[in-house]
Amino acid sequence: MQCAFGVFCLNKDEVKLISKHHHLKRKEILHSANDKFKNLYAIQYGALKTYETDAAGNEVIHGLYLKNEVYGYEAIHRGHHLFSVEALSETLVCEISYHAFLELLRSKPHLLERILYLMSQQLAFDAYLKLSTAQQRLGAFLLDLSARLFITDHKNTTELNFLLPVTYQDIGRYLGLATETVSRILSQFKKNKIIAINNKHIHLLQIDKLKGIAKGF
Amino acid sequence: MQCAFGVFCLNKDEVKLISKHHHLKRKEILHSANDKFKNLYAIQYGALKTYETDAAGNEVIHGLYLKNEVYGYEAIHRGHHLFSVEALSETLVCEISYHAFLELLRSKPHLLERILYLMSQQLAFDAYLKLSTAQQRLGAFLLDLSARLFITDHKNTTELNFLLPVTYQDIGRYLGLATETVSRILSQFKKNKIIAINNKHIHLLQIDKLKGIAKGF
DNA sequence: CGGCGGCTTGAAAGGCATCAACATAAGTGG
DNA sequence: CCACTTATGTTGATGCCTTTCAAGCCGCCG
Repeated sequence: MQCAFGVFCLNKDEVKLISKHHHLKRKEILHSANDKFKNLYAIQYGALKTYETDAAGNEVIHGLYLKNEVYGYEAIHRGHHLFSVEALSETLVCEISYHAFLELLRSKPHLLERILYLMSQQLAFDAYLKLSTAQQRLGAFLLDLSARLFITDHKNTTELNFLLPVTYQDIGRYLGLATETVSRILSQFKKNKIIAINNKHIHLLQIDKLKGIAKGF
Repeated sequence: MQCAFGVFCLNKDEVKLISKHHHLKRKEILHSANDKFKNLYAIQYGALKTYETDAAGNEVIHGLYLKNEVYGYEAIHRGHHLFSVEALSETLVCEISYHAFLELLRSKPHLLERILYLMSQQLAFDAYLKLSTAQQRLGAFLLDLSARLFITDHKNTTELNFLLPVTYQDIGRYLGLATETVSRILSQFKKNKIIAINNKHIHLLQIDKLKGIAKGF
């Protein structure tokens, strides 16, 4: 069985890593904030969001995890999870005991580099959240999605065509924008023929222009 | 010699890890963006910032690294550094070859958990950058600094008293605020007796109120 | 002591949030 | 499978927070 760890699961005797599978429906919760950290989760298909609710009762999304990505590393140092995690669509995740994960890593040192690679990747992921304008962040967000979906899912996706795995509301909650702003700016991109949208289907028509927008031109 | 890796450097035969020391003066550069990734860096004293310059020529700070922290993980997956790195004050860093680092980790599996712990910590660090208002981000920033400096440096620091390692300009560039906004809000905190400032010396007078502000009350 | 970088304070402009009302899509139950 | 209900997306008007521009002050280093 293939999974987000790649090398991990291709090897027969390593499949025992996976202690359990979770089938989640949209809006179903994988675990809550403050739950004890015991497992990592590899997403087979679907997507997850981590979120918390602030003092005003507003949801703030801290991370998005897509097909073939791994969620859970950020809880290692606390021993418990910081956020709640919810499925954004029909989602299948493999549960991997952190304990078994450590064991395996010790017994197969060649996997170490792979794991450091994956964690390093996550450290750099949301760099674009620092961009200042709504246009920049949304542009960078689309490019990020496109790349992440393309890397791991060549079947239904190209670098230019993909299905939005999140609602505008969630995009807003992730990027720190109002839903209305997301809608307005996406409409504007559409009007300028930079992207095409119908329903959740996104087509990046002028990827260079989009990159320019993300960079602040 | 003690360093950010803790367990690493306390053990004599592991000191060979450190290939070199760098003495940096304020504004001196450790390496530039796109330089090849070869080493991790443990900060003995001082502080570093990672930054890039956007299309408009404005500097954007992506990370702040303080005394006893380790910088470099985020470049592992690319093979080259994403950002330039500059010293914020007189700074001493230990250079650790990533190659030697991997070797050591393989030969001393008990260090694995420690490293995963440290990397996990960094994944959670800048969660507060998502906060929406300037007050919230600045409040959270002060609390974060206070905690990070306190953990690793009980000598000149308490949880409530510390020296600002950065200029207001850099705070702004890190939090995504104009320098003037940083100044204004800090003045406001001061007027409300939530903090005291003289020069770079910060005193958190009402840490609970500050936590409240960070949470959005 | 002079000069420069860093900080402060005011006034004006702009981007985004908020509120509101509506349109459309999706999901549910009969 | 249709009718209803709820969730999601659209569009406009208003206000606020933060940026920007400008000018002056302060503290530090040579």
